[in-house]
Amino acid sequence: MSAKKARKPRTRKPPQMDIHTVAARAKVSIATVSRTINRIPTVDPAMAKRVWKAIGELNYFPNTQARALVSGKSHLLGLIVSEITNPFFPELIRRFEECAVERGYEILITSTNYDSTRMTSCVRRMIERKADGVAVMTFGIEEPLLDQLAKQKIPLVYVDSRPQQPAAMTLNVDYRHGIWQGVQHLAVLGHRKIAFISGPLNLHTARLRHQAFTQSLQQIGIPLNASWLIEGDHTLEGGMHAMKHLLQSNDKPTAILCSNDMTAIGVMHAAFDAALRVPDDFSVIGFDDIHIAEFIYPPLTTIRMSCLDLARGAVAVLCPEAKAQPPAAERTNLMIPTELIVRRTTSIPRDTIQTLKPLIRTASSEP
Amino acid sequence: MSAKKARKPRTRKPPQMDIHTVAARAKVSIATVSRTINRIPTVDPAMAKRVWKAIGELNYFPNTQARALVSGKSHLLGLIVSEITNPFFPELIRRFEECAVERGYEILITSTNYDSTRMTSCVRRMIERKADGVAVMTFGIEEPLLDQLAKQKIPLVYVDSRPQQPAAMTLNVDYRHGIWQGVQHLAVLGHRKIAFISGPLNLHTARLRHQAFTQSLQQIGIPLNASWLIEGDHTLEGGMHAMKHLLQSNDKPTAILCSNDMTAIGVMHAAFDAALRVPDDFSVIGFDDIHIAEFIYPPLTTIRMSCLDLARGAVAVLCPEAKAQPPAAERTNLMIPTELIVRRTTSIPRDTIQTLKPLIRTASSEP
DNA sequence: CTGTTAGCGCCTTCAG
DNA sequence: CTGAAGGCGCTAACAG
Repeated sequence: MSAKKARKPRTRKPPQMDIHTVAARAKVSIATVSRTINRIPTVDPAMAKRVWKAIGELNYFPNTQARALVSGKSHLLGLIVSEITNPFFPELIRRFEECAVERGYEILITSTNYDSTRMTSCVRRMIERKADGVAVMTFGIEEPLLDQLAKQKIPLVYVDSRPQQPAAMTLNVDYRHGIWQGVQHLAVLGHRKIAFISGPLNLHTARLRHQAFTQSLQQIGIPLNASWLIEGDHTLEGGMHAMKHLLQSNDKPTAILCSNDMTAIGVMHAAFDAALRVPDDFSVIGFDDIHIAEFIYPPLTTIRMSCLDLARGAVAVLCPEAKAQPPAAERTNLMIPTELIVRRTTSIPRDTIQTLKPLIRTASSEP
Repeated sequence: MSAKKARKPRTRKPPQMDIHTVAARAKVSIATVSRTINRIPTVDPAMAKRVWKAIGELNYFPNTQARALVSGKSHLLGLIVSEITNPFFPELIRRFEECAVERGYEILITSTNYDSTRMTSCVRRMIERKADGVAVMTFGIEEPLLDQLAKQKIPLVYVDSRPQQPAAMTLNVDYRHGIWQGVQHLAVLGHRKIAFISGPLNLHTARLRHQAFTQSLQQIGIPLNASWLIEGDHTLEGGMHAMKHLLQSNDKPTAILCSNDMTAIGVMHAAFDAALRVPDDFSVIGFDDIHIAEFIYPPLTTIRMSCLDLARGAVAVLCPEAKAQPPAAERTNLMIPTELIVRRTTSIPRDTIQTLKPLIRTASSEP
């Protein structure tokens, strides 16, 4: 072999930019370049400096694919969401990305769009790209797919634990508390006729919210009217549709609790379409507290779920390097708090005003 | 070498799931497995069937990293956006992903958040992951970074061509037409005092919209009042702030054209805060036509920009396999159409009404 | 039409 | 503390 090249390029390739080029320019071996890049402390500072110089001059970027291949770690975190156009998810994604990038991870986003074929594809793509961990933030996914993921020994996090789940972390949202607060708030205002628009009930998460609602009613002692329990689909259009349905009824509710903000916005839109006013004619409460909720008209009363907590929790669980986690073992389940944010879509029901007005019973129940 | 294993695993590794395992189980060579997976037609159907069977039984998924490494194609398309929480971007991302997945590509999303450090990181990450192409859909990015990308010979697409650009495709949005339509619409209604809230003027795209506005005024023959040209930042909060500023002025406009929908929503919110009504007191027009624009109250008149066109254009340009493209050479520039969508935030200006009813000159303008 | 083999760019023992 | 060399899992020549 001649002096400088042990490698024997069979064909093609113009002078590739790789670790060898850098090594040659810095007059060190590729191993040293590798060590320098990986900040291994046992590298002679002088050499390191030469290497960094060469890297800068050559405009070299390490090839992540190759690193992943040899190290077995892709430094990719998967995130499967339901649909990216529901504003809650971008906010979640943003947080998730922040947390991930902070730890040197890239994120791979896929959305199921509630479509079975797409779900399969989402999972397959995660596996093929060898994600180091996957967060399933979709509000509903087919169970067998999760097994696929588990079978690949890819760390997983879910939102809301499901009946029989393989060994995977789960983040539990405290629906109970949030929805209870919402119902309580309405009850204090005087509402007794409260409707609930759920998500698709074949989704576990939607069922949890639904349960939380019925339980809250019971606890507070408000009778449940089955015809005020409407199944929505977490979309704005679904909310509109549900509201229209509600408006056709003879016995109308005075308040509507929605299982997410988009639904609530749809409800309000339908109300306006029918020349009704919120909150004068109907009180409305959402869920999620998406950014825009505060700025629509009227500003939406809603139950906030911290997507920063969600994101942080998920990433923490997924990244092995999560340092400073002494009590890691028992942290397999995390509770995400919720909180009622009172704005302008809730007020005393119209009936109550009429009833109470003679007594001048002021509405002192403003939180 | 002994009968079955030419490979000599130096150490570790429990029986990995790789192409060799599949080959062994299907009793063929790894080359055949590879060819089968890649659907190369010259494989004996019987063998192919055995291979697929083995793949299914073993739950095998090809390792994308390895394929990328050897083939030189990562099948990753980068998408750099400004901020994922502006609803326009999720809609764009969704389309982009659809188009990309359709062609067998994954997408890598990064957002700059208008932050210089993050921009650098976004570009670096694209290069390190060896994206096969990058779409820069950020409304503003530092030029040197684009050179970085170009230097790596990564195909690029931008939105709106910039002054001196390296060889890269650009998608041009037809701001002229859309904004002209908006101004024209207002003029026809009788508005002569039209304000414009731009994006950050250090961004090229923002400047284009700004220009389109001033030119439209000129064409239509409406005088320009510099104090009605406000610099916003494409956010809801920015819109609120700009509107508050406008409301303090003695000489108030009667209509406000915003350079995106989020700004318009902020403007409306500020108006409501000041007990003003849209469109009675002010007409408002947005830009983008995000999904929610139709459902807020009142529904927003806006200028639609097709993000499907944007996405499709970008992906088409970035994916080599884009078949059926005879006239590819001259398609280096694509015009994205815009369209005025009239809803409920625009009407006849109040002054006009007053003019028509001289006797009922109400003093209802107290912010 | 199938199998063998040489790398893709990098990390990582293992000798010096 | 540095350099040489063997793969990581896969594709793409090249032989058979």
